[in-house]
Amino acid sequence: MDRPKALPANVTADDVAAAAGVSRWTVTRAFKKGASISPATRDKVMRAAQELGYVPDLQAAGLASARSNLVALVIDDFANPHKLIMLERLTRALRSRGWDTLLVNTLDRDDTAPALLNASQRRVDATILIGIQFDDAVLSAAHGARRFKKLIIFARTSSNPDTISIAVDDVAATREIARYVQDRGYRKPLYLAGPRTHSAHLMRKETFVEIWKDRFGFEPESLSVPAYDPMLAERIITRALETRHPADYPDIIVCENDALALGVIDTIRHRLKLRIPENIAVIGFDDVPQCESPNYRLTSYRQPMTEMANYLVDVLENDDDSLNLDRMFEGQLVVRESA
Amino acid sequence: MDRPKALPANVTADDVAAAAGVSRWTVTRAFKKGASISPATRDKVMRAAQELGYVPDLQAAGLASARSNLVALVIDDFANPHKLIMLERLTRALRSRGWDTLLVNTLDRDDTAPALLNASQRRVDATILIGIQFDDAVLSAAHGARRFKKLIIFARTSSNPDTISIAVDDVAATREIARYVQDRGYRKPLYLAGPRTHSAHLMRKETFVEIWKDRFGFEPESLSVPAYDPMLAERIITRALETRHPADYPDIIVCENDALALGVIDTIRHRLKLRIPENIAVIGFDDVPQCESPNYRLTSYRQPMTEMANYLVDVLENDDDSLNLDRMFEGQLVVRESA
DNA sequence: GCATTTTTTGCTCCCGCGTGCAAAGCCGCG
DNA sequence: CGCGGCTTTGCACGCGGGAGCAAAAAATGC
Repeated sequence: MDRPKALPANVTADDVAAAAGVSRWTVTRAFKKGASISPATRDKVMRAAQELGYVPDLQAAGLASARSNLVALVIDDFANPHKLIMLERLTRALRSRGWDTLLVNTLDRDDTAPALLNASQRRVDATILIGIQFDDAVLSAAHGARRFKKLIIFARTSSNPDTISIAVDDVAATREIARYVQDRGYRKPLYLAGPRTHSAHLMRKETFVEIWKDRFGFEPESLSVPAYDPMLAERIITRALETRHPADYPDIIVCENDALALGVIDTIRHRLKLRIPENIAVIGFDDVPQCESPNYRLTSYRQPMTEMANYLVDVLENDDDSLNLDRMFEGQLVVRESA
Repeated sequence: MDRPKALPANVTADDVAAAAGVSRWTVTRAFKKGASISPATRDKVMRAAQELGYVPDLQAAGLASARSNLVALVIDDFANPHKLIMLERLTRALRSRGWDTLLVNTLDRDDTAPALLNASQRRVDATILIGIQFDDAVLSAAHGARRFKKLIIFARTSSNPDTISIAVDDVAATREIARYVQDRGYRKPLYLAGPRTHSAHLMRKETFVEIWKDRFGFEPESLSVPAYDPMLAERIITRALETRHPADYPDIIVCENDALALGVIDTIRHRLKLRIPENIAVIGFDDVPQCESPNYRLTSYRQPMTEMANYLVDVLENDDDSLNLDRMFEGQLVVRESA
């Protein structure tokens, strides 16, 4: 099959209009569902468009109208395998409902604000911070940037009134985890948390500590890793436990997420030469695919990603500013052999 | 700190021009490096822009000019952890050099062509197929779509003359791997390949088989997994080996990539209850971060991702169509304990 | 000091399409 | 056949900015 004759250059709505014998605006209408146009003409137009290989130019459309059907996904941490899942679910939900995604990698710690500005230059309808480390300064910078219709914090709770937060209910989740830990008879938990540097970190650790204290009267031990990276978790846990007397080992390590938990499992098994869960049990959060592998069999808390992603698109399609669109989801604890 | 007074709505170049006392086009020039403008005026303009919070609208710029500085990244397989690395390196290289990235998830097997069309609607300057399964029909569909300046196949070789392929030299890499396997004394390799359905699959397996045959006079055993997914690799390997007599085990399993290799390691250890590398060794490809973990210690072939990503941006910035921009990179075998 | 270059600035036209409204077409009914 | 009411189609204007050339300003030479 040979190449379509030369380049048909750019076929525009005008060309289609000429071919179909209608005006350019009728062509526009044919492509816009819900527009006032007779079935007969729409048909005629579509046929002509097909013939010429015409598709509307979304850049131009975005420029002309108030919506671009484009969102920015701002992401800052590629060491966490859960990010891949989030990206998959989000891009799937978005694209299947007509939205395009701009992927913005914040290059380093101080790049969040420039990244947001960058996104705004593309007239995005919304900016989604996906599990990102941000602080209020960043948020307000974001809000200052022009054309920020919506700022959505995905998979992380935020109480900032200018943002929409779509996340799992961390308190409920942590409560469920704590109950499970207690019910299974663990009494010396170690909580391994992620970075605590920003104001917007997850509150899972704090919640866990509090629950435990309420119930048993003492604060469980806890550690924090400067990034959600299995390698770092390894280092921190090794350092904390290698010189410790076995009697002082925790009986379970509760991790803020799976990225940490996977590193912890490797450490327990290969550095400390201990067994899971017999010597030390491990519990994670996110239920990444690796949890299922025969190597990890990690007990973890699953977030309803698909549901959350779909709700996010609902939010995008909502135009009523007066509504509070924040929403918390319930996930479920998936029990496997690690705890 | 209070909100910037109301919304400054959209600050346009006209506003800045008025504020700076110059014409709109001078404002444009101030923002375009290499433009003919006196330092003094540029300064004046930039100050005014700063004041008003002006940033050029890239959509509008893209519409007006021939370039959009936007590329589409088309991706179809989120089960492979290497994808996350690629996304990171690519978005980093792109953004730091002024390019924005549209992330397009091909929703299913038949969605590649629609996905490409979708991308073309945003006037992208190039479309990058990142490790994707495609066939020539898809490529020609892509080429038929309007406004396809460049079609780049990243991390996969293609001989299609309409595309630019940026990848590691699979033949050289496979040769190096084969030599290593031979030198370490392995004599019963099993090659575990990925999907063979499309015309554009990796030729690593074929190369390996051929080399081995040349050298030893027999074709090594090989299997193929329908997708680069550790879980599937597990299933296939389990099925192939669980009923086999230990004497008939391969002494090494060479995998087309790490996604498969990780699954293979888990299988050997947890399903077959064997040791790595004593009973069966494993070798992968890509050198994903997990290779480094004490659990896997996977010997793997590292692709120079950063270099490749940077070269990709070079390609984007090149305007000379007459050049053949295909390029193959050399990686290196990273030896660890798995083989 | 004046003519000639060279640099800087302004401007016309256009990119491809959407909004909102006015004009045209269609229908039924008296 | 004519009229009101509804549906369908056409159009002026604008979205924000770029290319390329013409006009203005500054620099240079003698």
